Amino acid sequence: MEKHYSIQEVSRILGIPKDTLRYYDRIGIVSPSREDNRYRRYSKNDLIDLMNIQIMQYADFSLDEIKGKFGFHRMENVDPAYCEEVAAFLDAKNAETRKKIAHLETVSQLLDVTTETLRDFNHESDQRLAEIVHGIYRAIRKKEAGISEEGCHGHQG
Amino acid sequence: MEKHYSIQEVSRILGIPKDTLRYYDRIGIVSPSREDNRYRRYSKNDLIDLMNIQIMQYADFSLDEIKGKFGFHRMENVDPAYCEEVAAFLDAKNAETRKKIAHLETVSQLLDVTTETLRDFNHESDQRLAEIVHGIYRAIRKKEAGISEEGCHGHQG
DNA sequence: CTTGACATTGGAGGTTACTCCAATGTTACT
DNA sequence: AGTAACATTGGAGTAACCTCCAATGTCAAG
Repeated sequence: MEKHYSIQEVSRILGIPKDTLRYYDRIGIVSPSREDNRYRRYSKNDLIDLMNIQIMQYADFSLDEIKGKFGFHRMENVDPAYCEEVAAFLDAKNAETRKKIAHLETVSQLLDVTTETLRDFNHESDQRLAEIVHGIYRAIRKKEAGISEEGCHGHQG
Repeated sequence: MEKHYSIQEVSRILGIPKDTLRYYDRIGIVSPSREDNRYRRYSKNDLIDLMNIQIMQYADFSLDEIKGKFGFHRMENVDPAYCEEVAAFLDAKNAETRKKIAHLETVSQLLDVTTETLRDFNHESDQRLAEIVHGIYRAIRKKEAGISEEGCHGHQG
């Protein structure tokens, strides 16, 4: 017979708070079977689900996405069509991820140039800063009206 | 005399919903002066503040951080000590940003290798996937107990 | 003078993923 | 039987950033 785990054991093993495990049960993400006294009884597969959930959260999947898309540990799902469906989903997520990376790289550049400009003002870094800021405005909104950029990065006047 | 803008104008010019502008006023982020009828009356400096806020939000600053740290367009603040304080703050933000980038790069790699494994199963990609997943578990928690990794990425017996 | 488009306010609701609480039940130990 | 340490539930609260609403006020045009 397979070993089963109490909520406390699972919490300790995986480092997930008990309240969070109960919450996952409530919203139907991982709903373990129950003992006669209604205590939760986590199977090994439940633990595997929870570990996969940790990985997926690390990868910025929402609980809704996780709830909808996965049942990895179950062998029935090694059907090629299903695999391809999941793969396509992951591809989309990856495209999103790369966009975020590109965004953060712009941010990092912005912060770099801003600190440089703050520490040692010179026309060259000011120039670069203005360009980055301009690019960001373009990114923020396609349609842009009036108002000059004068002073937007802090040192007109 | 300087031009002033109604809430509607500001909303159109900057693409910020009117409710959001009122919200910013409420929480003290940008509180324009008022006309006799209590209508908000945005100055050019208010607009510059709002533009800076857009940039800072793009750079993942919270409204609290924004509220606490900035007053860029005001010339009084071009005091070197203040500049250095802000620069240090931005440095910290940048370190955080680079961490996020590193995180997302791991995620992207994970997604790449997972889709590869899903589409064309082979020992080599499976191996790499296992390593990445393992690394993520290490990142998720320093202390780890029991439970083998068997099947964690979806294709044990 | 009415209509429409604008403005004001306080307060409620939405999202996501928890996190905490109180009231209560169960199990094990002494 | 009493106590500790576990479990259960429903429901409320949190954080961040809006977003929407109803009741009401203001203003310009026809």
